[in-house]
Amino acid sequence: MALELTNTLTRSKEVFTPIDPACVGMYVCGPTVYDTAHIGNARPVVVFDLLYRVLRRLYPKVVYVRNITDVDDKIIIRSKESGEPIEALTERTAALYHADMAALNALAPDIEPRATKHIAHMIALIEDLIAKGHAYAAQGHVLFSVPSMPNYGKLSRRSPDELLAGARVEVAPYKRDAGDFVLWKPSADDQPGWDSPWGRGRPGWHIECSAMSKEHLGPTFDIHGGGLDLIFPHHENEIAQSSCAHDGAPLAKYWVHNGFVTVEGDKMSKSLGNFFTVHELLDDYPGEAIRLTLMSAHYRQPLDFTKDGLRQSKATLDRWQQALRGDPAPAVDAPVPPAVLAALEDDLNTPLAISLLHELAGVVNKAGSDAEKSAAKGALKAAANYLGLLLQDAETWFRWAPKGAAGGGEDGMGGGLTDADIDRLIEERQAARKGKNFAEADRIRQLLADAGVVLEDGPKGTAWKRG
RNA sequence: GGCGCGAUGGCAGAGUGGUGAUGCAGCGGACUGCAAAUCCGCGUACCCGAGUUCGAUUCUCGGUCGUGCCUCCA
Repeated sequence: MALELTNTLTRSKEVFTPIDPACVGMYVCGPTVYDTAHIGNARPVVVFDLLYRVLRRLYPKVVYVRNITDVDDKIIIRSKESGEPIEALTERTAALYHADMAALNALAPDIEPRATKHIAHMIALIEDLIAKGHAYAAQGHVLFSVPSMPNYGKLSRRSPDELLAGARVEVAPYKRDAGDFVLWKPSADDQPGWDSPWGRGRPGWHIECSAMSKEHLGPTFDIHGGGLDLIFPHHENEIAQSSCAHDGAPLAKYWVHNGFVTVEGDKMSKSLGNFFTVHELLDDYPGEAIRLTLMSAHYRQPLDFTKDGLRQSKATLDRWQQALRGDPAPAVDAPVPPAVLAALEDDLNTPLAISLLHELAGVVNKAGSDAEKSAAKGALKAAANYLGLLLQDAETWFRWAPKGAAGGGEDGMGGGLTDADIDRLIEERQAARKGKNFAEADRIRQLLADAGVVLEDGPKGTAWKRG
């Protein structure tokens, strides 16, 4: 079965045909590093990580580029507010971003270009646009001339006239046309800036992605991804810049956009105080639970992120790990079941893939012979691993405890019990059970339950888990 | 005002022109010293109206409700 993707350009699901099957290129808009990544930032990371995994399976080489925007007015403002130097702020935020996304089992992109390392490319691109009559300099700014591009608005399906009707921002006096957008702007002495033919300044946001994608993937590449909100103006402007600079060559063949995340039914906003950062969620939930939650709805649908949903995802992963736990071990090198491959290749249908994982877990639990069970476990593990899930072995998984639980026990979740404490109590309980002292056995079990440890008596002894 | 998206059982959430999504929750049973885990069984769910059709939750049109974007927010 072939990969199909919903292309925003055509608003329809299309069979993916690479420009060069020997090497597929994908560009995804990455973070502006001024603040900790929140759950909404994490969704495209997980979505395009899945697409990356699918592509890597289907094609011998995939180049996944995700930029880091480290020059931006939000960064300048944040630095001024906090007093932290810009470079320290961007380095610290980028490092945190990497750690958080790795915790979600997102593979690192092949190339992660930084805007500040591509200023020369941006300047060259802007000069090219000026030479071709698509941009003009005015009062230290350089602006893209929207009327110079006949197809402007094709991706977002808006005409420049319509855009003006809804414009909420006053038109700067140096703009020839109200829709024109900034490619380069002057920097004050206390703002980061680079020398350019138009004086000391810094790039506009859109030109950064055009320059970086060209540098690493060429003028035209296969897939460009990002959040739904980027369709206009960011991606529209990227298309305008790149295709005008490259004599009309399209920027990307397929445009893929993920839907937004709401929190407990509301749009995320700082004023509502419903802003979950990935970092703080990782204190209370394993990264995989966050990942699975983000996969629980189709990527183009809005996703309502709730604590209850997170708990359910954790419970689901527990169920799958439970199936994998114990003997016999999963068969090694088991293939990913074709139905799971097909679900992902059908426009990344992760909810369907998850339902298939549930069924695979059921097959494991119902397996009669050891050989059958081992094979079924192998299939479940292979499928889950393909989706970036169940990467830990079951014993490690069930020993996971929320932050602050293991040592302190102040919130009750770990009860301050170490693994050794737990093993000792289980032994004491086993002794009591052997002596038919069930009152004592139940007392110990309750003690452990109060500490967040659940016991499971089996034919081969007692297993335990936190949760 | 413009451009989109959505409406599926208590909840989450796929999908399909005619048969079961799946999970959670709930009920009953098996297993267990009791539990837990697991297994088995149990649900006349497809917003409203019209149309197309032998047949529509699925296609078309209209309506209602909800929701996103409209110059730098993933």
